[in-house]
Amino acid sequence: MGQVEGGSTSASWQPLNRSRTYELVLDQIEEQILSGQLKLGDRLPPERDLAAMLGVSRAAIREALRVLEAQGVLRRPQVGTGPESGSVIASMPSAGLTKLLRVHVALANFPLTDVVEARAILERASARLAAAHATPEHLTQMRDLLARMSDPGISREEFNDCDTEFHVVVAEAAGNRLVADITIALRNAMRHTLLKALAELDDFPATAARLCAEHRGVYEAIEAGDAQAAADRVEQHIRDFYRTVREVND
Amino acid sequence: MGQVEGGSTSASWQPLNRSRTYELVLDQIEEQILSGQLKLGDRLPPERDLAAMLGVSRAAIREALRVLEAQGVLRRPQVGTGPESGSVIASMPSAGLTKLLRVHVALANFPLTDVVEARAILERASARLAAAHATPEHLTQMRDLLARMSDPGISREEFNDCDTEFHVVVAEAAGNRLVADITIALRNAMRHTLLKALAELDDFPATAARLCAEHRGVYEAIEAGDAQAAADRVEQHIRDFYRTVREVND
DNA sequence: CCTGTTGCTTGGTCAGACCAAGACTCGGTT
DNA sequence: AACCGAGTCTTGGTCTGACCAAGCAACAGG
Repeated sequence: MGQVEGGSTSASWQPLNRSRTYELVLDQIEEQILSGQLKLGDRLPPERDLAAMLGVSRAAIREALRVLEAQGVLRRPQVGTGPESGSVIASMPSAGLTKLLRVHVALANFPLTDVVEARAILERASARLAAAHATPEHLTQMRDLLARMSDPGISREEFNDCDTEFHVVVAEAAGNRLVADITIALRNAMRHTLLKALAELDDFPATAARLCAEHRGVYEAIEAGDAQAAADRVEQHIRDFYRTVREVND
Repeated sequence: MGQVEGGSTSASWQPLNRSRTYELVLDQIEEQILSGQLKLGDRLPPERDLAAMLGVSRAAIREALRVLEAQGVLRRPQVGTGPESGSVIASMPSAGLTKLLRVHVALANFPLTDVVEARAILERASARLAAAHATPEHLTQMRDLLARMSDPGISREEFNDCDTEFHVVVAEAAGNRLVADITIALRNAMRHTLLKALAELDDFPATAARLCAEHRGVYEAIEAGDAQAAADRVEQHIRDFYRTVREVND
């Protein structure tokens, strides 16, 4: 980052490392995507053909395809012949984002406070937009999730998943796919941390009830179209939640 | 996304596709990172040893390592023996993020308006925080970039790179690594689009002068510690800029 | 016409080989 | 004893060729 990439952001050229074959393959495929020659749903040629066309080994092709797969750009539905065989250009950005953020959070490159701050920023904005744009379907989804979270017998894991899903629905109601995907990825990246914190809570039912009430407050503000209240409440909720998490972890 | 992963966010299990060897390798390595056994700067065993330890072929190991490399988790400084040989756990989240976002933006999963909105949200918050936390070093960097952008003979490419760098410095001045990296990635992902737009401008010097003035306004607000003005000006600047881009592209 | 078998396509995986770059070792030279 | 150079070892980079399993397709037999 700062030390490694900071300089290259403006005007330092790549140190000409580009020798690895798989990177050249990757570049070619990405170029086709960038230029629009490869669109969503298109099928890539078979690995063997691709290898022959580019004059490299299948291993090099496979390494490039793995990367695209990890980025959520490629899907491998099945092997063999048929219309659904081979590699297909897909679109699963949040899957790739989630994996990437999770490992980097684990590496402690992104301290918890940064993640909290980022969530507060993004979800504040989402809540504000959701108050203006939420459809009845979104509101129904939120109500369903609230109902499930209110069940006293709910497990911690299911509670956490409903919590996540609620925030995702808010982000989707805001109508911005990118922000929603980043929100999903951030929340998923924290899943283990949060579950561990929930597991160590002394009084889970009380905390669950509190979180539930906070969610309900957010929902009511969105339903009422009160953007300011929705934004304030969701930010407060996120900061409160992580205060609890920190207390447990210390 | 919605259709593919939406359901899996809460309570749908993976369809048990997990059979590919390289995914198992990936899981093992990620688990070691998640559990803290592998930390930043640690070296991985040689590929051949890893293959022997896990009982798989070297190809499988290599595919897993490629993925980690693309995520910015692994660095391959050099081959051969010596203290710097082999794969090293690194930390270049924005590199991985940039590649991921760029290709997904190209696939039109993220429309331009979503990216603009996301940038407005994030950079508004960054500017606000920067007004409170910016160090003299950050301010000096911003001044230098402003000076370079004000040069009438500057090329469009260099202008764009300075523009990007300015926004990155603001994000870094805000003190949130994660938000800064997402900002960098978003800006880098748009690099080609923006350059194309700049190239087609009828009156580049006039636009450059206007953008320069807007940047200066942001800088002055941050230097003065005026969080509200900094936030408003940066948001206005981003929205103005993309209005210009859209006009050119249509 | 229906059905079962056979073969082809395609990704998944492995084994083994060679190369290049850089570090290490060790003996010969000054 | 200090220095230097050739050979060796390690390690990633790459390729070749092979086999497997799954599924479609075409053909042959009833």
